[in-house]
Amino acid sequence: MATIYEVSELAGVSLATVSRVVNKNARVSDKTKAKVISAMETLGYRPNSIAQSLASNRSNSVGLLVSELHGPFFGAMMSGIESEFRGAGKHTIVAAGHSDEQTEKDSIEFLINRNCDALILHAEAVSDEYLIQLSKQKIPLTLINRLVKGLEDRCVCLDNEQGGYLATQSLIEKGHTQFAYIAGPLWKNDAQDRLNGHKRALRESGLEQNPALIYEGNFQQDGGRLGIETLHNTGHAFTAIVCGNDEMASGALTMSRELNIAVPQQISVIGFDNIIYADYLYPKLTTIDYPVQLMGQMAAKLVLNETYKIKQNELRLHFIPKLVTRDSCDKNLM
Amino acid sequence: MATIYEVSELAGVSLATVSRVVNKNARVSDKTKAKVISAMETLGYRPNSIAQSLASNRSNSVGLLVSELHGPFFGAMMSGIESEFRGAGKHTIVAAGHSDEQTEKDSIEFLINRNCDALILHAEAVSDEYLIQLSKQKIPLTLINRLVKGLEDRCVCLDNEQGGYLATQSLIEKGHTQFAYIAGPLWKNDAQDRLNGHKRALRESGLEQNPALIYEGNFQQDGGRLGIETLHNTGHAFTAIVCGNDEMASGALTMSRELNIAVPQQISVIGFDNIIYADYLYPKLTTIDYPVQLMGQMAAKLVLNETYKIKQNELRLHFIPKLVTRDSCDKNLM
DNA sequence: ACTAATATTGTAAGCGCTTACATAAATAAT
DNA sequence: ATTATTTATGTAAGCGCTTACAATATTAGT
Repeated sequence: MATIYEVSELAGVSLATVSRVVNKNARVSDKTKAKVISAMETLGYRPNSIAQSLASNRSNSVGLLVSELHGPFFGAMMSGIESEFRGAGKHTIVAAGHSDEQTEKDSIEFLINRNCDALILHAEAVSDEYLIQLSKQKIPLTLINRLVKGLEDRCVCLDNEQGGYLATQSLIEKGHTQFAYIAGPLWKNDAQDRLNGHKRALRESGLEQNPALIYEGNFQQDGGRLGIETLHNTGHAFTAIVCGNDEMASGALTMSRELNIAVPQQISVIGFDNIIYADYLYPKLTTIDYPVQLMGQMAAKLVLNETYKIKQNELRLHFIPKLVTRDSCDKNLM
Repeated sequence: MATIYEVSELAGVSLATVSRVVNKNARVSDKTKAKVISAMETLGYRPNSIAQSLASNRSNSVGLLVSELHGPFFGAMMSGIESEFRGAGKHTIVAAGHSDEQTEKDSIEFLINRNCDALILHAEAVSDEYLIQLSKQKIPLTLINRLVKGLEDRCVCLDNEQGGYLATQSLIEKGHTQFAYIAGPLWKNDAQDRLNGHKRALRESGLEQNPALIYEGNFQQDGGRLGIETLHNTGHAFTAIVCGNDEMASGALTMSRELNIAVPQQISVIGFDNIIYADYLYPKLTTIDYPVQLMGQMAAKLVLNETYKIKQNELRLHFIPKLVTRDSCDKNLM
């Protein structure tokens, strides 16, 4: 692989000049520029990005921490981020945190050691203090789906509380009064916020919240299955079930079928996230839209704008949850 | 951030010695080692991996090309790969190829320029010649889900033809004789292979293949929907439908329901891949297992073994498709 | 104790590039 | 034409690390 030195020799100019035409960051006369470009072409020259990074203290890569690499939610998020960065010639280095504090910290350190120019984090398990501490180091941070006090301008998020409220409210409007709730792990902010929104909706409508009808699941399909089973076995009546996310909702749908509970005729089920296959389920899942791909893009744009000084328009930090009506909630109970 | 130089000063040794204890690749007396380690700790020293890469001509990162970052198939694949590399302290740099020849080439070049030590490619659109050419350069290649002649020992793959055969055969055994097929894009090797397996199964059982009952879809849900609709409209009778992958199968399931075709009572549907949510669908999808996460892991192990000389046991290149029986195929038609 | 062999450490030359600064060439101002 | 500006190019010092090779210290052999 040809080096910048060989190019400079062939073109009959200095290293610095070649570097200038490569980086387009200083004036070079058209004549020399042409010579250099031609030399680069005949040698098939490609700058060594490691060397560039070392010399410029810029790695042109950004670290991305997600909880898991699989799953529809993170898939969409990564997709949004990677495409945005690719377009700008930046690299994405991913690491999984597995919702575990130590693993998240390890991953972050791993990314920092790799000299990432910026970090985009979907961090669930580390504390706010840790993140605030981290933000004081020189590496710029962007958080997704987490609002940390003091770091508000670095957080791309959706109002989960409002989403939870919206989901429940939409069912109240249809006449439901007896609710069950399958929550995500309540130590996770988003799971807690969604539940809080649910409770607020009930409160505002003067409905009673039965603590026995709250099940804490794991945000995965089997959590939904177990949830329905458990709630059903309590013997308490309910006509609507609000799920902390779509994956649990899909489990709820499956288990309802196994228990011969008709959805939406006997109970209505609503999810959260609007993951790609919400539409494949039977019945098609009514849910709250979480525009995670767009939010990933936005986080990437934020980084491009601030770290790489590539001006972006239409930056946005806050996203609004929206109801997506499909077939899993009955039309009118009254 | 402290440099190796500062560590060497504090420890009262040379740069080289510090480097030796960091890399554990040369003997250092216990006494000096202790001094160095203590100095590293008090300074909070972390080696700059960019500098390490430049000096050692090793980036400790491997490039991963996938078609998309989202979707259950690639999610599982990335998951397998990343976890394997993380455990070995290697970085994964991902790029999406979007099943487009030019994009795939761009992505590969992008990864090479980043000085990846090895490449793991799920390349669909580039030609065999291109890959063979690439394999002659110094960067080691591993291919997933593609068997290229001459590169057999670099290919981690599943016998798609056999899988297609197996799917169809399982239905023939149940007594089906009239088949429709919803294929993936036939320019893709795996889609073509699966279809070939299907045809072979028919041939071996002396069943006739009706070309009108082959629909070429896009490997996505709407492909399955359109497929069913189109096939249904041909007016030709069929009692079983074999799908090129699970996503299309899920679309087929949905559309069948909309057309009031009962699955599996009126037609049996079988998929391919056994993606995570095959089990969430209604009816639960019978399919062919594609152990893509394991295969990703295996590709990673191959790289660890050969590029990084970290010995691995249980290396395996070939994987066997297996039938996963659920509810979308009828038990016995006869 | 003295040499040979071996184990440990140090020296210094890069890896391929960027960039402050110095120099030279071209242009403008007088 | 002469000096002041501006523009284009070159020089060389790193960026933080690895690694031949050289030098020194230690141990073994006799």
